[in-house]
Order: sequence, then structure tokens, then C-alpha cells
Amino acid sequence: MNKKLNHGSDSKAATIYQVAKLAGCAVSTVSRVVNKHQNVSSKTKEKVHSAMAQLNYRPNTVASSLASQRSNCVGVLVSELASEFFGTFTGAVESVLREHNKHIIVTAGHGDAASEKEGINFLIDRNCDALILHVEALSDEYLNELCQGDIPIVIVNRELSDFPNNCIGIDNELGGFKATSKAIEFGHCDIAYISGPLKKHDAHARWDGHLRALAQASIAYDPALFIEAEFSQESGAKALLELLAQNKPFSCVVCGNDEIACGVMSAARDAKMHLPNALSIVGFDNSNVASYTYPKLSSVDYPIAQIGKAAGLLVLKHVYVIEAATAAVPFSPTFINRASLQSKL
Amino acid sequence: MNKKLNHGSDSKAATIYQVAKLAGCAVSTVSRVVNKHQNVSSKTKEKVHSAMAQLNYRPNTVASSLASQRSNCVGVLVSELASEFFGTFTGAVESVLREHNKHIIVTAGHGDAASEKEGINFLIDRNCDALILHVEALSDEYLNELCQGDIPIVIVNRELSDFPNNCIGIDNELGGFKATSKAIEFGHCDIAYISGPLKKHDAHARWDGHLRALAQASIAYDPALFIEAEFSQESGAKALLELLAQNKPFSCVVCGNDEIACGVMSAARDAKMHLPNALSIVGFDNSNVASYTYPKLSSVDYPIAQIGKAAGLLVLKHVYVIEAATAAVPFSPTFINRASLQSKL
DNA sequence: TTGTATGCGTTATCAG
DNA sequence: CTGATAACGCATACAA
Repeated sequence: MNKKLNHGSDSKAATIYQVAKLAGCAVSTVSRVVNKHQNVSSKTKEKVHSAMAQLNYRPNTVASSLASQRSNCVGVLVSELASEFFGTFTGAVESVLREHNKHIIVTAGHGDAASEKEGINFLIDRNCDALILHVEALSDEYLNELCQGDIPIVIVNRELSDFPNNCIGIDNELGGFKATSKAIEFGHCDIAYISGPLKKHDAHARWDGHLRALAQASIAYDPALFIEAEFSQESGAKALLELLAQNKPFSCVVCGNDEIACGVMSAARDAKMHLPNALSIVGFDNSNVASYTYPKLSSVDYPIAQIGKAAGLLVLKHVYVIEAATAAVPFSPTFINRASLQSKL
Repeated sequence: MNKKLNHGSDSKAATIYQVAKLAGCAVSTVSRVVNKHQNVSSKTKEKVHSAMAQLNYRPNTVASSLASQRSNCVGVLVSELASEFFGTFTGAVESVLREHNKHIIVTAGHGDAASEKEGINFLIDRNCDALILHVEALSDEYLNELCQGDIPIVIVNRELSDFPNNCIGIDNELGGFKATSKAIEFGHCDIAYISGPLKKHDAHARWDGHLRALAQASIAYDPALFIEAEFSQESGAKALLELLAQNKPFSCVVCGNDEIACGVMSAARDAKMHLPNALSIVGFDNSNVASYTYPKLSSVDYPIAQIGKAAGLLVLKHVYVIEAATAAVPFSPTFINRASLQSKL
């Protein structure tokens, strides 16, 4: 045997060989007790445990992953790390998984297809046991192909008709519909809409819902009252200024998400408009900020934490074959009315 | 040679053996072109590239990591994933690193020592090339020990006197001092303080700064005006109610962070207090929500994105020996005055 | 119940 | 400039 093998007792981290030697058994036995496999006599089990403790042994997960083709890690892709929304999501996934000693590797897709693809490849390369993806830009075709691959996939915020069981999320179109419908119900007729980037599927679906609500109420769609913005506060503020500059009247602005709505609210107040009298505002996501604002923001609830939890439970069940407590329930968007939407009736 | 070796052309992902065979060269040569090592004749380089393309070859990073003892990954530990603050931080780290094809693995420490330790071990086990840690509960002793270990460490939000070069962050004590000093400068004498959990080092340091500001202005510290809360909106709201219930006057409340401040603001408005006349509020972090609130929140700026960037650059430089553009500048807390702090003068 | 031997897919050393 | 092969640390089929 080559003496270069790290089976000695250097200062480096202890290997399975060292604990086997110290325990007076074979490496396979150590492996068995580490992984709680099969029957190991309690006597040797004892010896192995003591040896592991002495050497402060911690299994090398990389080697383990290579040998077993399994990593105990699930990959999570979100659009942005720098966001409370996605933070809540990944946090929920992590806490569910961590209860069963599974870990997550998170990466960002930045909302464009190339970057999302790169992120997914990174996760696959890291040998993840499953992937939980909140993609926005990737095509259905690509996702369909992915779902047919070797690695289990959970898609969030998207509905793939060919793989309904892989998808968890709310109906964004219905959410958008509810938002605008509620505004109409409250007597608003001139309703502006500030959307997120339409290349993002969720943004587009929400807008579709808006249009359907308009149509159902027989309100003509006025392109001048539509602006495609980014999902950000700054972009929302800018969009409101553009709308105001047109001198076209509108009493309510429905926004693609809460961040846009916050920007609108800021800009409106800077323009000395009295809220919510002069302008009603409705958001989407029902994020924490919705209750920070003044007036508090009416918004469509997007139960992102529950969705994250459900996604985690799904992989626990199907990939690790751990039947976790609660089954995933279907999620439906709910309108949460607060002060920012004023009734005109 | 054993025929079970995955050197054939199964449906599985292509290995380096397959591309070597197809390119008509040795695996070591393939490895060289993949890693852009040494000199490879442009002719064989060509053949290898074409073989890789044909097989859609992607190196197995796990195997690579095992063999090279290097992962191109840096581990990031934050308190919570579900937070805009930490999201911004990890996002900044990621974008700096990603420019050089380095990746991050994020995990949460949940603000308690055992969990932070577990998270750090997880990252070490994943073979991270370096660790960037935002810890709150771990002791200085533990961190000192960690810094003496084999794996490069960057500590954020903490100052280890023995390892100044490993630490990046602002002076929380000074930040807390500035917050309360500004309130005093604006004529406030009865100043309540709602702190984060004192077991967290940053929370404690901010409070220390508050006490120093009081002392410097010869204002007696009144324990009744101090509440230890959680870093959350709910906790802040609850704390304000407790303060109000005492019937002790105070014209200003300084908060351990912006989330607490938002909770205070909500609760104050629910109590029909007119802001900022009836009560001044100051936060800490200068997070995005600071500009969502009404009145806009005065806060101590914590440049978390820049700190994340600096941390990323630090490991780029010292671990990967990539001299990146900007050097890390020292960060100093700045008070950002907005509308929520009212002058009494 | 325990031990032996080999593979997992790379990297890197050392010849050639 | 290129090839052969040990080593990385562990898992597991098979043998004992």
C-alpha cells in the first residue's frame, strides 16, 4: 500500500481509515455505524463511536457524495437573493429540510434565461438530490425537458400542464383578476396598471388577470394607463410620474407587486397627493412591507412561505421517502384589503 | 480493466474518460484543457473541445473537489435567510464572486450558538474554499479558534482584536452612539431604547453606544425606558405598548434596528399618536423599508451591500489570488436623517 | 456480524 | 507536449 495514502494520523482532518484503525475494525464497519445501516453489534458500535469522538471525526461529504451519488442537498434557484420575498421562500424550504438533516444550496437566476440556466447547471453539478426552482424567464419547453431528466424537479410559481405534480404555486392570473376586480367593485373605473417585466411569466399572468377583470366589467382597456416597469420601488415611482404626466385621469393604480406599489406610494406622497383619497393603490404579494406603509397596502396574498414549505415537503416525500406531517394544500390567491384601496361608493 | 467502470457511453452524463476516448487522447490532457493548464497544442485542444461539445460534457464538480481539495465555493453564513437585510448581503457577495466563476453556499445560523456552529460545520464539510460569516451568538473564543484553522475566514459585523484583517464591518457601538446623540442634539431628553436580543453581539454593542451617548450628555439612564426585544416588527410593536403602559413620558424611541422601528411606528399610529410630533422614532440599518414608512424613518446607515462586496473581494484576493478592482474601504456608520426624528428645539 | 476490494470522476505527479 | 496511474475519502457488493 502506498504510504502517501492519508491513512496515517497527520494534523489533517481524520478520515474513516483512521477511525477504523483506532476502533480496530474495517472502514466498512465504520461506514455502517455512521450511516446507521444494518446490524452492527453494540460492542463494536461503541468502539467506533468512541474512536470517532477521540479523533473528532466528521465524514467528508464530498467523498461521500461522489461514492454514493447522493448529496443530501437540494438545490434552490430564486430570482434574487437580495429580496425579502425570496428570502422568506428559501428560509421556509430550509427549515423544513433541515429538520431531516437535508441541506439547501441556493443560487440566483436574476430573472433572465441564460443566468437561470447557468444557475440550474451549477446546482446539478453540485450533485443536488433534487431541485426547487422559482424561474421566471425560462421557457416551458426547457422546463419540460428538465422534468424528464434524471433529477427530481419542483417548479414554483409556474404551472406546467405536462407535469402538474411537479408544480406548486398560486394562480397568478387569478390573483391579478382579483386585484382589479376588487378595485372595480369599490367603484373605480379609471384604473392604471404598472406591471413587472412582461418577459417574466408571473408578471405577464398577473396582467392577463387585470385585463380579464376589465373585460368582465366592460371597461375598455386604455393602453395609456399601462406601464411595464421593473419589480422595484424606484421603477414604480418613475412609472407613476409617467402616468401623471399624461394628464389622463385615474383613481386607482394596480401594481405588479408590492415593491412597485411602495414606489408609487412614495412618489404620490412626494407629489403631495393625499392618500388614499386622491389615489388608491393595490399591490401584489402581501409582503411584510404592506403593513409598514401608510396607508397600509391592500394586496393580493402570495403565501410564499407556505409554498416554500410545501416544496420542501414534496421533495422530502418523493426524493427522500420521508412522509412528512402535512400534505401540500392547494394555494389560492386571496385579496387582503387594507387602507390603501379607498371605496368610491 | 473492470467493465463496470463508467468509461462506456451510457445514457448517464459524460465523463472525462468518454471525451478522452472520443478526442483520442488521455484524460489528463482533457483535464488540462478544461482547466486551461499549461501548454496544450492547439490541435489537440481543438479535438478535445469538439469532443466535449459532442458529448455535452460538464465536469463533475464533486469529483473535482475531492481530487483537488478545492471547490470554487465559498460558504456564507447569515442569521436568517428570510430577511431583506441578509438577502442584500448574500446577493452582494454572490455577484462579486460570480464574476470570477466562484459560487456561494448559503446557510442560516438562526442567531443561536449551536445552530451557528452547525451551519459552519456544514459549510466546512462541503469543502468550501473560504467562509464568510455573519455570526451573532458565537463567542469570540470560538471565532478566534476558527481563524487559526486551515480554512480562510472572513468575519462580518464583529471585530476580533486578534484577527483584524479577517474582519469587515461597521462599529455598531459607534452607530448606536450616533443615533442617540442625534436625538439628544435635537432636544430629546426622555429617550426610550428598544434593543434586539442582548445575547447578539451587534445588538449589545448598539445599546452600549446608546448608553455612552446618554452618559456623555449627562442624562441619567432610566431602566424603565429600556426594553429588550427581538429584531422584529411584532416585537417592536409589543415593546412600544409596554413602554406606553408605564405612563412614563418619553418623546423619542431609539430602536435596535429598522424592523423594530417599523413595529413601533405601526403601534404608535394604531394608538392614534401623531407622528412625528407625538413621538420621534429612529431605526438602525437604513434598510429599504426606511423609505417606505410614513414618516420616513431616520436611521443609522449600515452599508450591508458594500460590506458584502468587500467580503467577496477579500476572499477573491486572498484565497483565489485574484486582485479585484477596488480595495475594501473602512466603513463607518452614518446617521441618515429623515422625517421620523422631529426636532424639539 | 464483519472484512475486502473496487468504483465514484477528477487532479496531479512523474515519466516519456 | 502528452500519457499512465496513484490518490482524494467514502459506499457498497460480495465474501467470509
